[in-house]
Amino acid sequence: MNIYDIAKAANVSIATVSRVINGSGKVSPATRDKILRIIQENDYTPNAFARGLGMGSMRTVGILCANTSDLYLSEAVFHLENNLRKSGFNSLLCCTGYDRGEKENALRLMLSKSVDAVILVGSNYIESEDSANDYIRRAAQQIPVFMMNGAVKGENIYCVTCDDYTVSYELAEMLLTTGSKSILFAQRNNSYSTRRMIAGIRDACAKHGVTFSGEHIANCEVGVAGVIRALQEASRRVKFDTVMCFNDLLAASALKYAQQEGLSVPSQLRISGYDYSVLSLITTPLLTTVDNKVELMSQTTVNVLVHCLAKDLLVSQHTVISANIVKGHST
Amino acid sequence: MNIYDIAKAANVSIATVSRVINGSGKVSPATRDKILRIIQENDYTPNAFARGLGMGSMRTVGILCANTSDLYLSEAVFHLENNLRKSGFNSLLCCTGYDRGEKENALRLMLSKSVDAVILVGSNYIESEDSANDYIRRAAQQIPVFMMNGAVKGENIYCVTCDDYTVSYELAEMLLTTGSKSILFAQRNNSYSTRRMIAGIRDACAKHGVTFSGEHIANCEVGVAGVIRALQEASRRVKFDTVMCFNDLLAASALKYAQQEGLSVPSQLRISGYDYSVLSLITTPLLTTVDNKVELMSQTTVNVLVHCLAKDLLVSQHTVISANIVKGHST
DNA sequence: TTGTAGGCGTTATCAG
DNA sequence: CTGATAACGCCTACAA
Repeated sequence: MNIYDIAKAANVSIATVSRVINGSGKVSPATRDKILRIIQENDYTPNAFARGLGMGSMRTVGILCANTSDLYLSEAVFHLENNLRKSGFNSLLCCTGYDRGEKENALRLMLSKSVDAVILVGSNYIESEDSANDYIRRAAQQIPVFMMNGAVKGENIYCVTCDDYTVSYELAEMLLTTGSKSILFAQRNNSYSTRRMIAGIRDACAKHGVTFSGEHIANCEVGVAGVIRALQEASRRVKFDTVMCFNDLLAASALKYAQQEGLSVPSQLRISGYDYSVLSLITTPLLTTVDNKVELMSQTTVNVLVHCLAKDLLVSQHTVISANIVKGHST
Repeated sequence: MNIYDIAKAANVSIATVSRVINGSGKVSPATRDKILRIIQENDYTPNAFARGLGMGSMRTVGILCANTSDLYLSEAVFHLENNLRKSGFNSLLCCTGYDRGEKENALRLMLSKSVDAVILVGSNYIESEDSANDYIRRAAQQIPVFMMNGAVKGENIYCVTCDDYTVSYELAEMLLTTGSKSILFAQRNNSYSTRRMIAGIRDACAKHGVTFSGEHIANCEVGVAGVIRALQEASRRVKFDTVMCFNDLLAASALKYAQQEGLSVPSQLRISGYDYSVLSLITTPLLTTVDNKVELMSQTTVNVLVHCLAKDLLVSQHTVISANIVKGHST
């Protein structure tokens, strides 16, 4: 069943049918109704590929994220997809993992699917040496690239980030002015956000005359055990009474560490998380965490994307959204 | 840059270029190399839409799930996407929410995108009155429909489910034979899995002469507070020393309830979860939960899909995977 | 081994 | 207001 069949049944040309389908051009009410009825009866749907071919777009955007089973990323994907769909875009998902090569492959794959744009979700798409981000710039030569929670400068690249620096600074300062003497930062792997957070903590510590060096950063492997191990190692290296974590999962794991070591939280060890995820609501004590506004960021990203694809000229290349500290009982 | 440009640059016809691209037919090594080189130089990629048009497929499958920010679903989506990609399929994601109408819309939308198949992830796509599932059967007239964690009988519908009944029976029995006198089941909303789990618990209770009626089912609203409220209400209605939960999030919330009511777990209240999610690893005490093999189920679903689309005749319409009890310290 | 030509289903541009 | 017709870019018989 194609447009020719409909046209034949309605005794009109395919052009008229096309006009009715797309609401473009003038069609007499009589023929319009007739065509609509016939379309209904045969429940005909225009062929998406043919449409894509003709118009050069299927209104699809590629969403790349490292891992949808990450709490933060999965929520981001949820909101992105919802907002995109509201704006008439489909979402082609690709979970790339954290490996550099895989990420590049995935991006290339997306491009070959002729998506209208890609969204890189999460701070893992950005390497610290800027030249390593050229693969993103190269992609941006073909289609607009949007980044959520990561920033790279370049033509046709649009970024929405959270002000990790400031909120981390504030959180560290809050901790330092309420009793913390030494802060350890627990991270999983180096990412754009991580670097911003560390910078915030470093500056807050500097201001308060507290040492914060590379020693004060714990690299945790996957799993609760990995976190515990990393903290144990760190404790042999430096003294700390506070652990600021890259996300709530690390913080929840840090609580386990405290428990295992017999340290009471927050009196002997203070712990903070990040992301304001469901985890922060079910631990005991409740986690002090940071609400980095996933939903708002997702929505903003889609807004920018929609405007950009509509050839609006007023689109900001970098939008920064500020985050809030959420006080729990772990600090 | 299209196939004509490449052909011209290589002094061959488009047919030859096409053959090289698809590795079909015989092409002399010399011309093949030349074409390959030119393709490289111009980094040309075949137009996906044109290809789709000609072949009637873009090798894309639609993944429908209620909400990717659900722990279980997000992990399922992750594994599904990965396995699909390995088999050369792209994933078009659609988070439908839990509303019936929205789910139907989303399914229709997917069909209109000419996906090769759809996967309905999670047990929320199935209504208890079977006729309400006709929308799935209707979709299956156009393309194969795969369900993960839900089952509906019908032509062209393939289901992979977890044996929720048996494992729930076993878990309930284990609890009843180790001290539990009365079980409460905490659920969020009625779904396929829920019904299977309840059946298992009901039968185990019956076997052990323990009452388990509608009274013993608590419907929890969203959020920790919602769970606590539901359990409080239930406690006014019936006596229970054990709460079996539909998933780990409910179980973690139930722990909060116990804490708030001053009930120690497991001595005064025993709590079990479901899904073996990261939550079960970070609560205190660790949750007793059920490993329902998300990864294996996802992989199996994709396997069935691939075989089915390859027109293999030996594909089971319903695959059941068994689950394991994971003992924690909450029971 | 290579080339020609028709078909896939739309949209859009012209005439009428 | 409506119709004919040319793109859109690729695949694949069928010919050579």
